[in-house]
Amino acid sequence: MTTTKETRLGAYDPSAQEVRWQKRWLSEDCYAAKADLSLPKYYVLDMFPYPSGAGLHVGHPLSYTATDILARFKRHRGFNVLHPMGWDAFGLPAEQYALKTGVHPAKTTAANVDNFRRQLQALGFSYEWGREVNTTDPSYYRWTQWIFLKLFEKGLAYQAEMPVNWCPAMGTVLANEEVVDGKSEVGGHEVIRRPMKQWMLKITAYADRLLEGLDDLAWPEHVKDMQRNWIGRSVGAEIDFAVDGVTDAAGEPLNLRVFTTRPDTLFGATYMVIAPEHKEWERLVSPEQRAACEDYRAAAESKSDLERTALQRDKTGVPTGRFAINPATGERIPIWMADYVMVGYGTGAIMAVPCGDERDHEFASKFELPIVQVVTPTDPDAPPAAEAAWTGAGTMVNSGFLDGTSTAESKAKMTAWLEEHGHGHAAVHTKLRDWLFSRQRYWGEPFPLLHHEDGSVSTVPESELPVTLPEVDKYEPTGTGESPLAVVSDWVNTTDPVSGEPVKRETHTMPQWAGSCWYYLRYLDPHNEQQLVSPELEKYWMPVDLYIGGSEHAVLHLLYARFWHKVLFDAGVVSTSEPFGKLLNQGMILGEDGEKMSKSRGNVINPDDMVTKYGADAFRLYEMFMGPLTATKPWQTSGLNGTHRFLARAWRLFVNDDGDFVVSDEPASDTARRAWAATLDKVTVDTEALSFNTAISAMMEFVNVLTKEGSTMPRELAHDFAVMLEPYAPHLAEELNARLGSDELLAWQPWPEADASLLVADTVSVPVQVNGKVRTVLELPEGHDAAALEAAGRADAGVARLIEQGTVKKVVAVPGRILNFVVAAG
RNA sequence: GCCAGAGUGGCGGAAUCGGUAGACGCGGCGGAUUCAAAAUCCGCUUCCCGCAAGGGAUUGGGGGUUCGAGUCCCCCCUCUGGCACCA
Repeated sequence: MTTTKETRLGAYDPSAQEVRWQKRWLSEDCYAAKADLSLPKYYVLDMFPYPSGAGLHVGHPLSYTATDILARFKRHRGFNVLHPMGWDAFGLPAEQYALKTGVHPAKTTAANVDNFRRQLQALGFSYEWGREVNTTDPSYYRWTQWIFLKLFEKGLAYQAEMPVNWCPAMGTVLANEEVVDGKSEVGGHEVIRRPMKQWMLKITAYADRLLEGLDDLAWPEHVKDMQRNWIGRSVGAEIDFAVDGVTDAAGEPLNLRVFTTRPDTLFGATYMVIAPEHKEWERLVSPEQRAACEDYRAAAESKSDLERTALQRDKTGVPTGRFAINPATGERIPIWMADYVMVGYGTGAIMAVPCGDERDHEFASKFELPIVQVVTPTDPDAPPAAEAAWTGAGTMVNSGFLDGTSTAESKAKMTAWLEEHGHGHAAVHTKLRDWLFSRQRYWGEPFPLLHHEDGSVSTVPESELPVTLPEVDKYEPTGTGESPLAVVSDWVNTTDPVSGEPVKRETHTMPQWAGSCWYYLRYLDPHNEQQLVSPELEKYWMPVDLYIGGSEHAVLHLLYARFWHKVLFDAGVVSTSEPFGKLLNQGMILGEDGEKMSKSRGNVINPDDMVTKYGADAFRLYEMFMGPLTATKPWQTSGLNGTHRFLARAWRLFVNDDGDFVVSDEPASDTARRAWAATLDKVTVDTEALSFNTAISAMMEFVNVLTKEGSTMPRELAHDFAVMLEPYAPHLAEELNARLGSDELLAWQPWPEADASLLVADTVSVPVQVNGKVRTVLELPEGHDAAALEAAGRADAGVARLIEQGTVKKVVAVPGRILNFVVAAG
């Protein structure tokens, strides 16, 4: 029994140590950023989570561990590090829970936040908890409302009648995020479009700047591409087509305006198409075709978005009975109504050029409309225009004054011609639409807006902020599509602080994106009651140096935040035009079965269980050791055995069988010193490069070298080893540091430097090939020359035997790298 | 369909200014220790042939460049993510 006891005494047991250090870190607030603004700064940020009732899953700590390692590493490297955490706590789950149980969302949220914080602290993350923010805290959303006032003042917020997602079965409006494939995410009920007065933010006014700003960002290319794609900037021309025999409301001849990116192909426009929802459809339809068009409009309206796009590729349409004049050819061409033209893009109408556009070609083929070739393709093997559209470049034909001109040149020429003759002008359109900013929800930021009896809208003065959410008895939707706030008459009916008149409050609330648009700024100065952030602190800390989060936010959150940031920049609140410098998306962690983790599959891993069984340090190491941060990879709990064993072996280098802490005062062996230098060098480089998996494997190799030597840790390396380990396994490192006799916590202790002289080996091994196949490996002194290398190769018996079987045609000798004999048979 | 990324042992992955493929770890097998088990320690572990020495094959598939290709070029296949009639 004694042996068992002894083994247990010396064994690595993280459970007690880890909790002890977590308490100490909290009580000493040792990770707080320094007030000294002359130090070099490093702002490392996680996308803050929505504190769900389910708690953390293993995907959260993946990126949190990565940023924690960086934060800890940078502290050792002499940076003043800001590493905060907070909560994106408005949102639907808490409200839906309130609907079911009557528990106020604030209560649910507070409980979930406590649980999340506890879980994060149990993993030993070095967040500065004194800066914690919560988007649902009135002292926080006061500033969200304040930013809205800025948007409103600048004319970037406006009201418009917009379709919303109305779910008749649930009697409520749903957010876009709650609608999946045209059905409600919860319950799978049908969702229809219904117009309602909404608050919009004019993000389109910033489209060009949001696009240009991407160029200089150190972001993954695919994220930038997604944003570029989302903004979807197209350069072309708007062209007016006179509608034959139709006048507008003012009695003038009616023009049908289209947008095209291919003005060069105007001579090939053989028909036109208007979207079913086109504003002027009534004038553009002949009396004979009116019934058919009305039917078509009704059919289009009932189709879901999905049917109209992905699944319904087969083109449909009806002729309007009207004709327009092609300004280039002077010909009468028919106007059709078809749902392959979208009302929300461009002018809601197109000129159709079947020879140069696949969709137009398909439509023209189906309805037997003329196809006129106006471009000779650059590819001589391209099928004829009657068979397929050619969307590429070429030389113009059948195009009057453009004949013989290239596509690029023709675009400019035609645009100039249009302007000269008053038929059109150059134009730019984007796919990006203005941001629908209001939600018919309780659990969100109230708008600081007052509706007057005359229909005008005024803002709540800054001094009256925040406009807080009222207590309500019921969270049930009103059934009219209005927010639950609409029935709280005490709150809705108030007095205008400026005029003293009775006014009504806006009852819609802001979407969840609002609070997350600027939280990174509040961390800089979270308790400032006078300002959103002090200019001095903002100038010092911004921009964020490293921002890590899920790729699901590649467009929306990151685009909205950039938009608000630019507005704040214009308002002089911030000093940088972009908020986030380097951005990274962590990969997804799949379940052990290789499938996405989900409750229904039953493959969800709870970090708490892992910490209980293996310890927080082993858990952190495993998450980082699984593979590159950005890769998607499956979880394997057995993998934690490996990182736990590594920590146990490291611990055993300091602790003998009796459980005594002992380091060796003997000088370290040459092998140990060299191994240490190589390890420290690699860990330094790899950590800086966020290549955590290879840094960990280097540390493992080092511990294996010492273990194999059978030595205890040499004192000359012991403390430096603890510092190197700290970013990765902070609890064990702190324990080692303390037992080595230090009273100072590791947090800000300097990073050790590798002895460069030990990084150079005396000898190098050089592989010897015969005809490209490795036959042996030579151990040669560092700095040998090509002749010595070749001689050594020829001296090798095995190599010599192979060489003698033929004639040496060539010798490739690269000292220190390779020796290759090219031998011809015979 | 378009855009982006990726295909390497039983598994996670390592190695890309072209130069020893499979570091490190999991799992597995064998051994030590133990009354026994767990834990720990030592050894082996890409595949095929061979008692061995050794030989052959091998980085999704097929071509090519090169003394030499996981890495560069061309064609193809598969997977993942995003967009999806945006004129």
